[in-house]
Amino acid sequence: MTETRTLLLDLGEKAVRTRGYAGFSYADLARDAGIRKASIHHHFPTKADLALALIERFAAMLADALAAVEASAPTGGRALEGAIDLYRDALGDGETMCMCAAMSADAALLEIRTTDALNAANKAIARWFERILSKGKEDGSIAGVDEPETSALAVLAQLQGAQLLARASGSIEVFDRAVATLRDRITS
Amino acid sequence: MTETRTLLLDLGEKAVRTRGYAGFSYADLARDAGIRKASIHHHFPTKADLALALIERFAAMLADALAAVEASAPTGGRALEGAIDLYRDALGDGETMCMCAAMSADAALLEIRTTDALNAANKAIARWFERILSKGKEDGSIAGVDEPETSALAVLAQLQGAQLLARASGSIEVFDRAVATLRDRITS
DNA sequence: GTCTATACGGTGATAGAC
DNA sequence: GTCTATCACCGTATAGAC
Repeated sequence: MTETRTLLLDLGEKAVRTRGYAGFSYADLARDAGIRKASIHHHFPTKADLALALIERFAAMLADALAAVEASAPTGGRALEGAIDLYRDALGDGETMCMCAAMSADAALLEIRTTDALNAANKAIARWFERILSKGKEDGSIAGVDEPETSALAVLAQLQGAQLLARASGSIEVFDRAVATLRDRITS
Repeated sequence: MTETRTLLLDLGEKAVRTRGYAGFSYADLARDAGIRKASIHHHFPTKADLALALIERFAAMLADALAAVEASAPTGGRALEGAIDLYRDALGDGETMCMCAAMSADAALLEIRTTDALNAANKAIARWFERILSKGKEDGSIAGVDEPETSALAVLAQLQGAQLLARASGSIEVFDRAVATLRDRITS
């Protein structure tokens, strides 16, 4: 993994998360990276290749981040709190969304291999929430969990939707208000 | 309001909701409408003008639809159920999202007047949910409502996020599973 | 209101020199 | 690995005839 490739992935990720897959071009990336358009094609032959690399790297990074949260959280409630903070941080200054939400919105423009990777990422995240909610139900640190599998999808939807609302208004306060009911269910 | 203008709004709405604001062009619209690109500019001088007209028309239509749901629902719970069904129908065959969610994702590409209209629409919808949840709390038809204002934003986030998840997977079943916790709170 | 024609820059992508 | 040069096409937008 060369240094330039990593830089392009970093810039590409920021671009997708702020402007969407259709909203940025290799020209934008080249300008930001300080190289020429043609050089990008050496690392990612097509824009579709870049999109796939972006979702795969993001899925791996998020899995690591969630695992770290889980490892350091004494209760299910603390783990859920950590995940909420992760989604909050992904908002930046209210100008970005998490990669999965951003790519879901542009799903119609992506190749099947890319939406497959996106769905695999969503499923892995949902499984993590299911595990955490299950733990929180058992240790009594999260209220209102009936079926952990169903609740997991509901929590994920609320977090991604809260990002959507926050981004429309450009204010992180909207995110906080939209997930307040989630935080209220954490008792310890 | 001419017939062609209405047709262009219909086609533009479908385009934004399936491919996003950046994902369609006047050429696509012209092909679908059976007229030339230049003719579209007569109705909507710029693409930004079209975007504004689309969000404004959608906001008005949704307000009407929600008002109709509210008028015919005997309880807060039935009104909430009607709203969930509205968001479910907006998914089509799993290829579209509601206009607000679609435009929120592309917020960075829109003019301020357009994001202002988008936020006004989101606020109006949130107020509707607040009123419905308040009613459901009073008549006992919706469980788990503490602060109606906070719950309203949470419900809206969950619905929009469920659309995002459903669209990524292209299956309406995902939407149903992501909003199941919401339906479970309706008791009558 | 719709058309043809066109302007002008941006788009992803490729070939081949260094 | 990066560059220059170039490609064919598409993007929004405009002018002016009908």
